[in-house]
Amino acid sequence: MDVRTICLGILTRGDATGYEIKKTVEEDGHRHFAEASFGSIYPALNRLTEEGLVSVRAEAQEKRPDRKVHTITRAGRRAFVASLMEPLPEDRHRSPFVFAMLFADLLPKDHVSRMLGAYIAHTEEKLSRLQQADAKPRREGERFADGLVTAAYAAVLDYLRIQRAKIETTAAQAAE
Amino acid sequence: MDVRTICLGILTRGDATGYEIKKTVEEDGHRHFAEASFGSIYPALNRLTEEGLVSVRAEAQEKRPDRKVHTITRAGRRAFVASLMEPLPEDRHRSPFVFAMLFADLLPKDHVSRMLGAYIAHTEEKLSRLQQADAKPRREGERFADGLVTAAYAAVLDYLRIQRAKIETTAAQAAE
DNA sequence: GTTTGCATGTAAACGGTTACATGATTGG
DNA sequence: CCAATCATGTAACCGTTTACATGCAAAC
Repeated sequence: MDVRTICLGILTRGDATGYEIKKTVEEDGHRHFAEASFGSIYPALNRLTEEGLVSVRAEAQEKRPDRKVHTITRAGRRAFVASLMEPLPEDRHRSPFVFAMLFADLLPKDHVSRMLGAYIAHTEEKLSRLQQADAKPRREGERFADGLVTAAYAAVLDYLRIQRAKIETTAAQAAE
Repeated sequence: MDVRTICLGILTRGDATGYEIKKTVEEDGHRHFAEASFGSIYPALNRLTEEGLVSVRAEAQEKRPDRKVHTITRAGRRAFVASLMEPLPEDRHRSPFVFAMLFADLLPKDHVSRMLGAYIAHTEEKLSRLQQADAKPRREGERFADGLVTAAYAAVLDYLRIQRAKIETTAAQAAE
C-alpha cells in the first residue's frame, strides 16, 4: 500500500501529526504488513492537503516546530474508500533469510545454525508482542489482522523448530 | 535481497541468461520471497561482469538477439557467500489486503466478502502449486524454503476460513 | 552525560519498475 | 489470428530511504 493511502487510513481513525502516523505504522497493528518513513509521510501529507483530502491546523509550540495536526476531509474519506474498492495490489514478501537458506549448502554449518537461531528468536519476539497486544480491546479489523499475522508467525516458528536440524545438516561442514 | 545477489545465487546453480534468471525467480522456489524484473536483471548482470564476478559468452542465434550465457566466477562465488554471511536485511512484508481488512467497517459488506473470497482462492492456488512442486526432487534448501512458505500459507488459509464470517459482520451493511 | 522522545522538513541518492523497441517461432 | 516464448536492452519515472538540519526536555 502506498504511503498516501496509509496516511488516509490512519486519519480515518482520528486526527494526527506526521510524527504520530509514523508511530502508528510502527505498532504491531500495522508494521507486519505496511511501512512508511518520515521522508515519505511528510510529503504525502502535504500533497494530500493540496488536493483537499486532508486539512491541517497548526498548533504552536514553544521551542519546537509547530504540531501540524491533520484531519481527513469528507473528500478524503471518499477517496480512501474508493482506493480500497479498486483491485488491490498483490502482496509482496521479501525474505533475505529464506533466500539465504536456499544456499545453506554453500555456508559453514555453524553460521547457518546462528542464522536459524537469530531468526527464530526474532520471530518469537514478534509473536509475543502480538499476543500482548491481543489483550487490549481493539477494532475488529485490527483483531483480524493481528490474528492473521499471529497465525502465520506461529506456523513459521513451528516449522523452523522441527526442520532446523535437517537444514543444518545440509550446510558445508567446515570452511571459511 | 537485492537483484545483484539474487543473480549471483541463481548462477551458483548453473550458467544462465538474464531471461532464464527471470524465469527461475518466477518459479515457486523463489517468487514467494524474492523478486526481480528484466529492467533490474540486465543492468545487474552487466555490472557484475564488469566487476569480474561473472563471465559471459555470447551464443549467436539467427533472427534473435545473441544468448548471453553467464557463468559465476570464483570471485563471484566468494562475494556471494560473503554477502550471505553478513547481517541479512530484515524481512519485508506488504499486504494491501490485510491493510484493507483493517478498515472493513468502512466498506460495503458484499465487497469485503468478495475480497476475502478472492484472497482465499488466490492463496489456495499458490498452495496447490507449491504442493505439486513438492513432488519432484530438489535441493534441501529449496525443500526447506518451499516447506516454510507452505506452512505459512496453510496457516493463513486456515485462519481465513475460520474468521471470515466474523470480519464480514463488521463491514458496513449497505452501500457505498 | 547520553539516549530517547518530540517535531518538521528537504535533498540527494538509490533501487527498482514500467513501458518501449525489435522480431521470429510455435502453439492453441 | 492471437498469445506466448524466446531474448536483450534502455530511458523515464517512481516511491522510498538516508542523511542532514534544528533543538529542547526528560529520563536513565
